[in-house]
Amino acid sequence: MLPSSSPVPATLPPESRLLANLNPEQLAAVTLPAEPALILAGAGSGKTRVLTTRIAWLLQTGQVSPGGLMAVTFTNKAAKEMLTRLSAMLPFNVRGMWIGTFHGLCNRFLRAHWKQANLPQTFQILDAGDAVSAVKRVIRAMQLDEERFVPKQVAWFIAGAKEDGLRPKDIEVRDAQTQKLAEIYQAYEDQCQREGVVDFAELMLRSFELLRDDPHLRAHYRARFRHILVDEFQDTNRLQYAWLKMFAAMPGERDALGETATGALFAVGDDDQSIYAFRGARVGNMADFEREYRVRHRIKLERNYRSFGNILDSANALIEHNTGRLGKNLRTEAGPGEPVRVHESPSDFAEAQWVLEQAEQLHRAGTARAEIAILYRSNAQSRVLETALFNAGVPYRVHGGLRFFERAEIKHALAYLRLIENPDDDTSFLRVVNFPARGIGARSVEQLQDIARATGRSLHQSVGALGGAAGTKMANFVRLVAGLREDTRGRTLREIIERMLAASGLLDFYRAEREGQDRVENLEELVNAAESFVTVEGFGREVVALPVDETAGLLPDADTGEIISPLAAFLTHAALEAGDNQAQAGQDAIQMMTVHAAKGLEFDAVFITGLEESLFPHENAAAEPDGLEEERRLMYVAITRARQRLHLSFSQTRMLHGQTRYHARSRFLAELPEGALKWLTPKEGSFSGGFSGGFSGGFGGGFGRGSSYGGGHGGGYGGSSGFARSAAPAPAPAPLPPKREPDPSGQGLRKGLRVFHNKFGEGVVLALEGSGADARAQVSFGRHGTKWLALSVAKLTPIDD
DNA sequence: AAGCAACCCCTTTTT
DNA sequence: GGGGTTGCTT
Repeated sequence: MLPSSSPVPATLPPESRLLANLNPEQLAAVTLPAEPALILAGAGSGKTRVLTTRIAWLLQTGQVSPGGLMAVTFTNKAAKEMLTRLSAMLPFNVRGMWIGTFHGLCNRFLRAHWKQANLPQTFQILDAGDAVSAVKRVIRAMQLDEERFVPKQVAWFIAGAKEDGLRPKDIEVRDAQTQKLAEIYQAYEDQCQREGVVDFAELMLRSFELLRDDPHLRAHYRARFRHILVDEFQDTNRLQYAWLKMFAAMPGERDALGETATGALFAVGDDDQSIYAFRGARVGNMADFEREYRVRHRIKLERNYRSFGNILDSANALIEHNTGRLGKNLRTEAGPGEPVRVHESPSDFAEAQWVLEQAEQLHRAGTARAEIAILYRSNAQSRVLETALFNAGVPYRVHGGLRFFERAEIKHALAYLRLIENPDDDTSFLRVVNFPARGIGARSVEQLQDIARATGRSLHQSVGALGGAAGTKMANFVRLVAGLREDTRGRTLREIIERMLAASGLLDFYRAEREGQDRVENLEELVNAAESFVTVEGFGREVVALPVDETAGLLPDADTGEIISPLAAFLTHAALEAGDNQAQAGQDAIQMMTVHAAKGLEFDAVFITGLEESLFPHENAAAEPDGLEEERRLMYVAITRARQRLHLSFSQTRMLHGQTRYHARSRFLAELPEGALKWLTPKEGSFSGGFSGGFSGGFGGGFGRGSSYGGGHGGGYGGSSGFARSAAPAPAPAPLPPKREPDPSGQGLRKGLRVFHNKFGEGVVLALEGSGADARAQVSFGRHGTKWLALSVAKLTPIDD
């Protein structure tokens, strides 16, 4: 038995309205037959629109039911965006659909098949930081040198191996070092298994292996998902592509149910925007896909609705310098627009000052600050820029850095919650066993770990064997967690968290701390997050735009139909979506971020700073041709973020690692078309030859030397501003989803009825909610407790009294 | 257990 | 240069 699909809705918008305003290429892509297809979607070409419209069109024309398609993205944001747009296009709840991130969908899959995947039902997800601490524990337990086996690097190695589909036994042992690494990997795997936790890569690998090794399960899913749509396909790694292959049969492939129709894998991507090779992404997957699936439909989306001509000309000319491209050229009907402005500064400090002044000038001329982005290659560059903005009192927002669920106080709180769910989660146990301080020293913890190691049990299970005063304190801690578990059973998420915060002493601890105000506020924010989570989650409520992974946790178990607890769902959410990083979101502030972080975003005005050799392209990447090409793609991504105005900036000197460094201007500047540029400082600058001579005279003097240099088109302000934006595709007006009458009596159930469940035995129906595929019943089973069951899966037989 | 000095790193990193 | 962590000292 498997999760079933939702019914097809009664009313849909007419096909003509769905397809209106698509350009010919977009239309062709949207209406392709159910066959493998590769869409080369240039920056700003309406990629998301094609994806969502295709989904809507497939549903509208009855080619597929909502449960029969899957759409995969990389980020929660992209998945959310897709769901939001879809719910505006379709008159029904998109919630049950398999639309989400790779990891979110894997989680959903493993929650439904936890037994077959050899996982505990309450398995927890380790984020990157958790994984490093877990690796560290393994290395210590093996008494290895942490200098030689740096936990972070080992964690990277393990993740890399998993993303290549390799288990410890598959690691090719070339030397003593890899031998040991494979051993650590094995021990780490054992530890995770023992503790009931999985890391990000494990989510993927475990679900891939389950499908690979179970032909019937694979056949089931292949028969179910008639259409599989993938966003940002150029960023997929080996494992992700292999995972997709499990869901979409290749031409001529047979499976347990006989010959399968070739899976309609609809891949959307842009090889020119592949910027994650360093993390294992494999652009080659695009070519492999075309070959292996004998792709007959390849469509290029080259019409750009975002940027003016000069900006696109720059992007096109730059990327021409790369080899082995699939070939694509962006074009626009928006006219050339403003020239791309290039500026040289004597120092990074002066550069920051210039950017600040230009940005503020734009703001005074009417551009919202939130529509101005300052981009840089590496995070270290943000500080001098931040300082300039801060001193000028200009509001700004730095993207990246610590995110909500990664904050220490939040991780502590989550650790308590995870222990409530799964006491064997040793990572969480160690995090909070002595936090807030309970007089449990490091030595006692080590003793406990020794016992646990010797007996092969979790720390929590080993506490009883620890004697002495330390043993008593530990036992108190275990009792605290157990008490919380008892105390919070059946309570709302809000109550659970509030009780935990009080009973654990976390809140008191931070209240007493001098600098703890922010942390207290964050903990309060956690309660709020839980509250809104529940509201969105709320059984039976209409939901229009729904955060993706939040649905995942509530999928019913494949065997019993049991729905996991809101707490478990919340913990999954916390692990899979780290949350945003800034409280000041919403304010009109200048946006600052790395180029990587800017991918997928767009702004009226963009500043690309630090365009210097060894910075951008970065010195570590420039050595290899592949590295240089990726840097160039990175520059391409940066350029194509701009709608109306683009500023390129570089500096003669820069403080780096505590030293003043002198860099030549980036080679990328020379790869841009002269006609699209306007040099605000002399193109052949007085310092371009190096850093000798009248260097000091350059400070300050090089400033505001006016715009009379260079030349090309002037172009004038105003007039055309806003054009690019209004020409961009807008989502169709949102028809409100019709309210559906709850019909929970699908199985002839009613409140108070006594029922029988194959696994849980006799029970009494306490409540009924939702309808159709969403219908749920709350049943009290006595010995097995009270459970929410999905009626589409759970078999409940009424018992006559 | 807290506070401070010493030490280390320093590209990007969606999940 | 600076931020974060570690470990030593009180």
